[in-house]
Amino acid sequence: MGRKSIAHIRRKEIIEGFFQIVAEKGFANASIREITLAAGASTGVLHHYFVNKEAMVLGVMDHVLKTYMAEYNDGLGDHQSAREQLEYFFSWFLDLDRFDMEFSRAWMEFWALSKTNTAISEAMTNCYGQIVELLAQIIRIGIESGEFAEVDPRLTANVILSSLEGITLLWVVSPEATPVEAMNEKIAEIYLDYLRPKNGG
Amino acid sequence: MGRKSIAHIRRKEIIEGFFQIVAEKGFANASIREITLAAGASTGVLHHYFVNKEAMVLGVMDHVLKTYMAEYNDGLGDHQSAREQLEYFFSWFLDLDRFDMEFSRAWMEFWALSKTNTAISEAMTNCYGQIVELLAQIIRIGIESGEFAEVDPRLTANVILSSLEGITLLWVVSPEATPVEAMNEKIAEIYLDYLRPKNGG
Amino acid sequence: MGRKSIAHIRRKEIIEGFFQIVAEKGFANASIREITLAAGASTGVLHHYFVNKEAMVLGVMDHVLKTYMAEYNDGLGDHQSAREQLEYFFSWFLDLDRFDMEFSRAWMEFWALSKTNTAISEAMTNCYGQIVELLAQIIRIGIESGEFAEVDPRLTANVILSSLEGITLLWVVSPEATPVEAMNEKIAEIYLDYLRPKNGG
Amino acid sequence: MGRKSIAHIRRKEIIEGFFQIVAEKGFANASIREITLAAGASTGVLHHYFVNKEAMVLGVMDHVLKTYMAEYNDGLGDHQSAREQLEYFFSWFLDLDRFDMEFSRAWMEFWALSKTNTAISEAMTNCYGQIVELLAQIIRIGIESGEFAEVDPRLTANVILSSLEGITLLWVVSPEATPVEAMNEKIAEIYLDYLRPKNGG
DNA sequence: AATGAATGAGGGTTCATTCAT
DNA sequence: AATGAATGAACCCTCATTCAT
Repeated sequence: MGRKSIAHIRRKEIIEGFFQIVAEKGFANASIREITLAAGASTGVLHHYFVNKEAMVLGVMDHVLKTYMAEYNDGLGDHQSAREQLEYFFSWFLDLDRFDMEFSRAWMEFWALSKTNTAISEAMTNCYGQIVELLAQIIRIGIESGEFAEVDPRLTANVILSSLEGITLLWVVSPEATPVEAMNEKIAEIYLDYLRPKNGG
Repeated sequence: MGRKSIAHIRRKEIIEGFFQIVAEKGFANASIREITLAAGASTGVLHHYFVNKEAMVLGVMDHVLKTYMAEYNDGLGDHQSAREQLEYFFSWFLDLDRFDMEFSRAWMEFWALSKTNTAISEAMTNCYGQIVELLAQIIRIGIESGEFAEVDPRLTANVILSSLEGITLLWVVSPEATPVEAMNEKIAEIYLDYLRPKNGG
Repeated sequence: MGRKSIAHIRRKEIIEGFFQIVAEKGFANASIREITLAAGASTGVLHHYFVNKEAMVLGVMDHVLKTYMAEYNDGLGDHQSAREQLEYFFSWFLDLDRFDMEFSRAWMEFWALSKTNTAISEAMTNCYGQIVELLAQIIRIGIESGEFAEVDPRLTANVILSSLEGITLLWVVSPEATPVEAMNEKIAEIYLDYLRPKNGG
Repeated sequence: MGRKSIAHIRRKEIIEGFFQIVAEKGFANASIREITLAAGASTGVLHHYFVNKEAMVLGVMDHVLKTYMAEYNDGLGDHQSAREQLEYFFSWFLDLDRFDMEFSRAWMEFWALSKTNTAISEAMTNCYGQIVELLAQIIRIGIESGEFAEVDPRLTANVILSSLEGITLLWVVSPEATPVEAMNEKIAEIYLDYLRPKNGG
C-alpha cells in the first residue's frame, strides 16, 4: 500500500516535470536530463516508470483526459436544459488549461507528435472523439426537446470543437494578436444562435 | 543570370526536399542527411543556401506566403461585392494546400516550432496577421456598403480564421474522424449568415 | 536443514535461469533483469546468492565440473583395459551436454570470458586440466600394460581433447556444415589407431 | 583518387584499433570511445565508415579472410604433390596469426558473437567453409593420384580443421598448459599418417 | 558552386548494483 | 530471506555544422 502510493506520487512528479519541460522547450528538445531535474528524479527512475519519452506523453494525455472528464461530470448535474448544458460545456472547455500557456504549448507538441506516432495519434483521436461525442449528445438532446434547430449533431459538434481549438492554436502561435476571451464569447454566441430553432422559417 | 537561376532552382529543390521530409518525420527528426537525399544535394550545398535548419523553415514560410498571396490577388479582380469577396476568400483558403496532408503536417510543425523560435514566431504572426487583415478589410467594406451587419471586423476575422485553422488541426490529428469538406461548407454558411444584416431586428 | 535446502534450490534455479539466458543472448547481453525472469527470482535475491554476474559463471562451472566428473566416476568401474577406458572416455565426453546447443553456447561464452577474467580463466584451466589428466592417466596405464604404443601421454591427451573441443567449436559456429557425429566417430577411430602398438616397427 | 586512398587508410586504422581493443577487452567491453582512441579517429568518423560495432566485426573478418586466402594462393604454386600441398596447408595455417594471442582472442570473440548475430554467423560459416573446401580439394586430388587412402574428403577436412582450431581454443583458454607447437606437429603427423594408403592392409 | 569526410557534444536508454522496507 | 524502487555512470549512436579540397 505504502509502496503503491509512492509510485503514484512519483509518476505524477515525473509527469509534471515532463509537462513543464515540454511546454518550455518542445518535446524534441526536452532532454531526459532536464526532465529529471524538473521532476527531482534520476534517469533510472524515469525509465522505471515510463519505458521511454513517448510513454510519458501517453501518461500525460491519459492523466489530462481523466482529470478533465471527471471535472466535467462533477459539474454537470446542475444543468437541466440542453442550452444550459451547452453553456456549461463552453465554460468548462474554457476553464480547462486551454488558456494556460504552459498547457497549450505542451498540448500543441502532442498534436505535432501524433502525426508520426501511432499511439499518441490514437490517444488524440480518442480524446477529441470523447469531446465531440459529449457535444453531439447535448445537441441531440436539444433537438429532441425542441430547444435546438434540426442540425446534424456530429457535424455541428465537430465544427464547434474545431472553432474552439482553432482559437487555442492562433493564441499559442500569436499570443498578442489573438484576443482569446472575446473570441470565445463570440464563438459561443454564434453557435448558440446557429442552434436556435428558426420558428418563423 | 544563368548563375542566379541555378541558385533559384537549387533553393527550390532544397525547400521542397525539406518540406517533404518535415511532413513525413517532423522537424526534429528531419535530419540534414535525409533532406539532402530528398533534395538531391550535398550537405555542403544545403548549408551554402541556408545557414541552418531554422533558415529553411523561414525559407519555406516566405515562399508559401508569397505564392499564396499572389494567387489570392490574381483571382481577386472578378469579385465585386463584399459577399462575393468573402466567398472568394473561403474558396481560395480551401484551395490552399490546406487539405493536402503533406502541407498541413509540415505547417503544423511550424506552429510547434514558433513557440520556441523567435524568427519563426514572427513569420507566423506576420502570416496570420496578413490573412486576418485581408478578412477584416473585406468585412469592413461589407459593413460600409451595408452588405454586412455591424460586427467587429478584426474580431470576426480572427474568429473565422481560427475556425478554419481549427478544422485543419483536427483533420491532421484525426483524419478519419474529421469530415473536412462538410465542416468547411458549414463554417462558410454560419459566418455568412452571421454577417447578414439583421434588418428586421 | 530446511533453510539450507531452500538455499540450494534457489541457487540451482538461478544457475539454470542464468545458463539459459547466457546461452540465448550471450553473457554481455544477459541482463540481470532477464535472468531474474528466467529464474523466477528478484534482483535482490540474485545478489544475495551471487555477488555479481561473474560469480554466477563460477557457480555454473563448478556445478558442471562436479556433476560431470561424478558421472564419469560412476560409470568407470566396469571398464578394465585401457582401451575400454578410453572408449568409455569418448562415450562419456560425447554424452556430456556437448552437443546440446544450449550448453555449448553458454560454454563458448565462458571461453570468451576466461580471456579477461582471471577467476573464470582459472576455473577453465582447472576444468580442462582435470580432463587432460584423466586422459593422460588412461594413456599411461595403456602404455604400461602394453596396450598402447609409447606416446607422450600428456601431449596426446592434449591433442585428443583439443580435437574434441574443436568439433564443438565448429558445430556451434556452423551447425549445419558440421557433421558432429561422424566427426566424433572418426576422431575416436583415428586416435585409437594412433595409440595401437606398432608391433612390426 | 586521393580521397579513395584516404578512405582505405582510415578503414584500416579503424579496423586495427577495433581489433586491438576487442582482443584486449572483448567485444562487449570494447567501447566506441576506446576504439576511437586506439584508431586515432573521432566517434563520428567511426560511424561514417562503419554503421555500428557489428559492421566492424564484419569488416575485420572480410579483411582477414581476403588477406589470408591471398597469402595461401601466393605460396601455393611451388607445391606439386597432394602431400606437399597438405604440408603447405599446415604450415600456412600455422603461420596465420593463430598463435598470435591478440588475433586469437579477437577471433574467439567473433566465435561467440556468431551465435547471436546472423551476419557474423554467415561470415564465419563462409570463412570455415572456404578452408574446409580447400582441404577437401587437396584430399580429393591426393585420392585420385593414389597418394592418399580413400577417405571421405569433406569429413576428413572437417576433422582436420576442428583439430587445428581446437588447439587454438585450448591455447587461448589455458596458454600455459597448452604446448601448441608440439600439438601442431603431432596433429600434422597423425593426419598425414591417416591419409597414407594402406597398401599392405 | 560543390563535395562529403570529419568533428565531438549531446541524445535516449540500459544496467549492475544498492538498500530501505 | 526477499523485494523492487532507486541510482547514475556508461553505453552506442546521431547530428548539425565546418572546412579542406
